[in-house]
Amino acid sequence: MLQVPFIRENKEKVIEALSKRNFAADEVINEVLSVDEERRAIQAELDNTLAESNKLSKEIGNLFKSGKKEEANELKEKTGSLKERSKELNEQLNEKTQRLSELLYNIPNVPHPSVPKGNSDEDNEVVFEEGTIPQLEAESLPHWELAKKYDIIDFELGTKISGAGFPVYKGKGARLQRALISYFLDKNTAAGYKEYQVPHLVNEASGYGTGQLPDKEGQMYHVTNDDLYLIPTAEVPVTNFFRGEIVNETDFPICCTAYTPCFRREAGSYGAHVRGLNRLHQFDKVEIVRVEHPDNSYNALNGMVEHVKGILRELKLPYRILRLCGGDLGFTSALTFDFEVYSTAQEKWLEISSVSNFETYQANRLKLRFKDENGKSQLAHTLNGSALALPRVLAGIIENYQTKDGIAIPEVLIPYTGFDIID
RNA sequence: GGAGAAAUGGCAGAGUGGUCGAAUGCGGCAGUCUUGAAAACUGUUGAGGGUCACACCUCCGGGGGUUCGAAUCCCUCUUUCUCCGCCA
Repeated sequence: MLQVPFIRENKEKVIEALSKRNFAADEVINEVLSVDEERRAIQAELDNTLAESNKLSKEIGNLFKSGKKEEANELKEKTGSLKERSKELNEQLNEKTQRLSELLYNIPNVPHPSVPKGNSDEDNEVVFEEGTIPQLEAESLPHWELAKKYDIIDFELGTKISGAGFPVYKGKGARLQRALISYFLDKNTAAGYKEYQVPHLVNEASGYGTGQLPDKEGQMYHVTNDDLYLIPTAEVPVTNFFRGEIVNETDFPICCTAYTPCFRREAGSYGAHVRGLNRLHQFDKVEIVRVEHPDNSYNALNGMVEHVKGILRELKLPYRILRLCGGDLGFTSALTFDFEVYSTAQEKWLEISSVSNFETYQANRLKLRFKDENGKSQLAHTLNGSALALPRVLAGIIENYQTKDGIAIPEVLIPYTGFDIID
């Protein structure tokens, strides 16, 4: 979340910047500032009240010690009203504090100056495009048809045991998926990201830490018996490693990668555009997460973009990079680049990676800080990106690599699959 | 799942009602010594709020309570350890 002192000092700029998201911040920002002011006034009075009663308590202690019992008892009576007052003030303080965080939790991150205005994904800005779109033969099929033809993904079977959006990968399909996971992890670790295996269920505090809660409450599967959430991305457990931590400046850059399944309820998004692998309740993803010095975070963001580019180049998939507009930008992100692979058979672009800088937004919730050269602690920057999301990469590969003889395997993957064609 | 023990600063570990934000050791930082380093010695070293800066306030796993006063007593939750049971 945003920091109150920052809002106080940059009020107009913050409102202006948030308007890029079509977020009318005027009212809520004013309330934040007034509630915070009230909060501080109450805090000051409470502090004074407590200071006074601390003083009295000490005096009483001394009086008892020196045997002046009566004087002590006299003083005791004086503490009653102070106690009452501080209780009152404490309640008021809690109220204000709670209101303040409620307000702050519901204000999205301030977009980076380079974020274009816009309402929807149609206003995203294409900043890069690479790779050649293959000329497919006339009878080329979308991946869900190919999946059936070669018996590599079984959507019906998944529906039977779980429901729609839970595919079963079979045979060479399962093997290709596993190959991709290994390949991605290898690429990431080679680039300096440390590999982790993490829990797939997280507690509420973790959900708040990275901003899934309360904003996307309905998007996560909630295991109510144990009050745990299935992770919608490895970002949640990995970034929360650092919740409440004060890291050393010399630890930067902190680079993590993890493969996990991701669970998303995707409530309300049904229809033709969710066919096949395009939108699932459970999918696999290899994620990269970085914790950075604020001065280096945009540099790091570029590095992550380059890293993902390198992977797509090796896979020889046609792709483009979009700079997300304000209207499409994630709640917690300051700047996001989406990667899309072109699916020739579907004649559309499929989002396969999203690389974002959250600046201090997550760090503030997480209380993730570092000691700067003056020994002062300040908030770090967090970033993350997919490298990569499996199903759509898989879809892109099988659609773009299809031939009349079968589906070819990208060369870099053959060492991982052990076969070079699905037929 | 049952029984018991525990949770204190970066770590280890004292502290059972006031003078405790907390002994001591290790680690970290700065200095003395040294050609340099090590050792030794000296000093320093938690976080948050608040202030121009002080003052002051809060924090000893979380929450609540008793008390003029709580790291210390009570309740509760969580976590860890030991034993038993079950089990991939």
